Parts: sequence; C-alpha cells; structure tokens
Amino acid sequence: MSAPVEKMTRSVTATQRRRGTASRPAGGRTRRINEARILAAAEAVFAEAGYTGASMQAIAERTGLPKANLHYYFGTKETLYRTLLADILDMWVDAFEHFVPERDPAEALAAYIRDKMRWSRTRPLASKVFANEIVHGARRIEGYLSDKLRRRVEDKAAVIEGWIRAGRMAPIDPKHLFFILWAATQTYADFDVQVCAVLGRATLTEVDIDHATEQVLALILRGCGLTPPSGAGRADPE
Amino acid sequence: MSAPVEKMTRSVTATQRRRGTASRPAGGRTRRINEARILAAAEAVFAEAGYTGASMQAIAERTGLPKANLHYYFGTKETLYRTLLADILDMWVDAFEHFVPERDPAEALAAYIRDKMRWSRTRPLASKVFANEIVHGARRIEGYLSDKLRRRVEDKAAVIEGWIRAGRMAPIDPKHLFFILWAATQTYADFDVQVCAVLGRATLTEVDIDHATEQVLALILRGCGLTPPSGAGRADPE
DNA sequence: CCAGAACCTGACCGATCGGTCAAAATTTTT
DNA sequence: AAAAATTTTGACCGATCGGTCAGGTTCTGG
Repeated sequence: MSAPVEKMTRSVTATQRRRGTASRPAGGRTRRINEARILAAAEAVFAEAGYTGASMQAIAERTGLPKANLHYYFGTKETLYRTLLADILDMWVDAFEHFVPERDPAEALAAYIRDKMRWSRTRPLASKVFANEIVHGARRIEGYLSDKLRRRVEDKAAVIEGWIRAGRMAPIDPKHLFFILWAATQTYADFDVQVCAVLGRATLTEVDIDHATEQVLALILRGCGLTPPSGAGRADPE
Repeated sequence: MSAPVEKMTRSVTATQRRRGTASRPAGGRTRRINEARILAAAEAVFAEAGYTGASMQAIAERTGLPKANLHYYFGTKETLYRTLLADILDMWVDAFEHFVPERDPAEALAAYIRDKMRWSRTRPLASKVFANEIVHGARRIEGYLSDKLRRRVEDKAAVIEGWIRAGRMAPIDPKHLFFILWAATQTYADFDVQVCAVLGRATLTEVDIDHATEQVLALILRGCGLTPPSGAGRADPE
C-alpha cells in the first residue's frame, strides 16, 4: 500500500533468480516483447478510463492476449499500473536538466517549454495517466512527489533564483513558475478534448501544437521579462 | 448515452407531474435537502475516485443514507453524476462575464484570475470532478464543450482581439490565452497534492493561494504586456 | 382523522471485476 | 531427443458493482 515507486520490480521468474541476472531488464525475448505490448495497451486504457475504470479484460483485448497472460507477466493490476507509472515518471523528471546556471534563462525556458509541448503531442496518453494519478490524490506515488520531485524542484528553483538575483529575469517565485509551466504545457495533452472543441478541431495536429507552443512561449517569456532567443519561431535545432 | 447536459432533469415524481409544477426546482422540502446532501457527498467521492471508481455505496455512506435512497432520488449513478456536473459547468462559464469591451484589459484579466483562483480554493472538489471528466474524454458533456463553451469562448476571444487591435495589450491568440489561464488557475485545485508536495505543505492554506494568485497575476499580466491595476496585491473589492 | 402522496430501506439480482489454477503448448537447454 | 523452463489458455472463484422491488414508515392536505 505504501511501496515506493522506485523499488518496484516486475515479476521475477525462477529462471531469472537462478541465473542471477538481477531483476531489472529481466527475462527472455518473448517476455520483453509481450511486456512492452501490454504496457502500451495499458497506457491507452488507463488514460481513457482511469485506474478503476480500466479493466484487465479491456487491456488484454487491446493487447490481443488472454487476460490470464497479463497476470502471468505482471501479477496484479496494481503492479502493471505502477510499472507503467514508473516509466512515465522517469521521463517526466528528465526534462528538468535544461535549467543549469550557466545557460541563458530565455534559452533554458524556451527549450523546456518546447520539450514539454512536444511531449504533449507525442505522448498524450502518458500525460493523462500521470494527470489522473495526481488528480485522485497520487496515492500510488506519494514517495516520488515528496522525495525525488521535491528535491529536484528545490535544486532548479535555486538556479532560477540565481538568475533573478543577477537581474537576468523578472522576479517570480520559481516554484510557482514551474506550476504554471507544467499546467500550461500539459493542458494540451490532458485537456485535449476541450482544446479541440474550442478550436473546432477533430484532433490536434502538429501544426496546432506548434502554434500553441509559440503562444505559450511568447506569454511565459514576456511574463518573465525575457525576449525569445535568436530564431524566433523556429523549432529546437537540437 | 448522448443526452445533452442542459436538458437533464432530476427524477420526476407522480405528484410533481400531476401538479404541473414543471420539473426544474421540483420536490418537497425533504427532497430538496436530501438531494443537496447527496450531491455534496457525490462531489467528494467522484473527485477522489473518478466516475467508475466512485461507488453508490461509498456516496451513500458519506451521505449517511442507505444506497437505495440515492436511487430513489436520482434513479441512476449516471443521472446523479450528470446532475452534479451540470451544476459545476454552470459555475464554470459564469466567470467569463468579466470580459467586456468597455473594461480595462488588466482589470478584467485580474478579476478573472482572482475569481478562478478563489474557486480553486473554495471548490477544489468540483474542479477535480470537472478535470476528471475532460481528461477521460468528456463523453458525458460532449454537447456542452462544442456548443455552449465554444460559442462563449468565441465571443470573449473577440473582445480580447479588440483590445489587441486597439493596442491595449500585447498580441496573443486569445483562445490560447484562455487555455493557459484555465490551466494555471485550476492546477492549484486539480494538482493540489503535487503543489503541496513541492511546497512542503500538508494542505494549501488561504495564504498559500493568495501568494499563488499574485504570482499567476504578475506573470500573466506582464506576459500580456500589462501592468497590475491600482491596488497591487489587494483582494478583489467586489 | 383519514387517505393518498412522499419517503425510507433491507433483501435481492445479474453482470463484471481482479485474480487463481491446472493442464496443455511451446521454447530453450543439455 | 530428452528434460527443463517458459509461455499460453479456458474455466473458475469470491467480492463488489449498479440497480430493483416490495412493503414499511412518515408526512400532508382536506
């Protein structure tokens, strides 16, 4: 009920234990392929229906495997969900690396926003799974939020405070800047149906997201007292 | 399965039909009181667990009434949910009235942000129910999004376009400005556990929300090329 | 005071849920 | 080819779900 996300591990077979291959990458070729297929299906179903609304039966049908097979690989619905969530969280924190003291504030912010907006386009289902978890109390990732994420935010907030003290950007509480950044970028994934309805689109295309990125970029940068770096509307050359 | 939200009505008793009292306010004193109690409990349970995760049993226990009683008043779980959601949606669109052409842009924006932030503090559960509905595809309020909301946004976007053409604020796509406004304000309700974890709080106090309001206000207004109206940090005198 | 409307509720129903299991099929190792 | 490990699968289980219903109690207008 309170197992930290970081320590989670897939089901370990007798063979793996005997071989001493540790438990992380784990398993034969078939296992790796099927686990990946199941996780992909689970991401879609959990995103659409939430944790409780998603049924193992529905995930199984989407995978094209019998339900018992899912339990063979992941044991329980809870384990499957936590495994999926752990993968998503890893991706989530990595984007923070843009904030380093040496970098130009406008550049760092722009790169971060572009990364998160790109993520909203390429992995909207993952974003929804994450959003759903937080909205409903984040009971399955308590530790992650108050430990790993909090420390990371503390670090990066210090970087931004440094930029502010050096007069390189307007004063703003860095933590709240992060809240607004997360909200503004993820809304294009989590609330996509609302965005689509207002824009009169059936789905969000790459062009839509590019335009949205420009808008978010312009508003946030100006709000931080910055001007967009070099090539105004171009994509991240990285 | 596709009944529009606006036409929804509570269960109508034989008496009401005979009396011809129409179906909107409907019912005796007991009915009104119990329906309100049930809706309040439903809001909490739906917010915590989502639509599928919320059980009529759980709502009944929270209300202090037997489960069959809930079905007596609302018929089905779906009707109860849609009734609750309709109340929430009404509240949601009302805040738009701040955007009228005669008003000062900075004033209107500030008032709107303060309203939505206040809503995040006073009705976080309602916000979560709404968020949950959108994240999972808004299948139960399709009509609302593409009809009522879309028209409303279209109207208010025109107002903002007018301000921009008149040089009263920086150019920005008004619809995306709304997306960012909604996201930035509602994140303090929907993602409150994340905000709490990062800030190291157990719960968000009024002071926290006041501080957050100032941050959002400063960033957005500056981002729109505006300066805060008159009394800088004070609450809305309205 | 009485009749009818409104309200209350325990018991029950079929469906679906997550999860188990034994046995068969398949792959890998020796 | 034999043996061992891994993978597949249908059938099954108890629990819980939303919803129903008959019959009781309480309220209310005449």
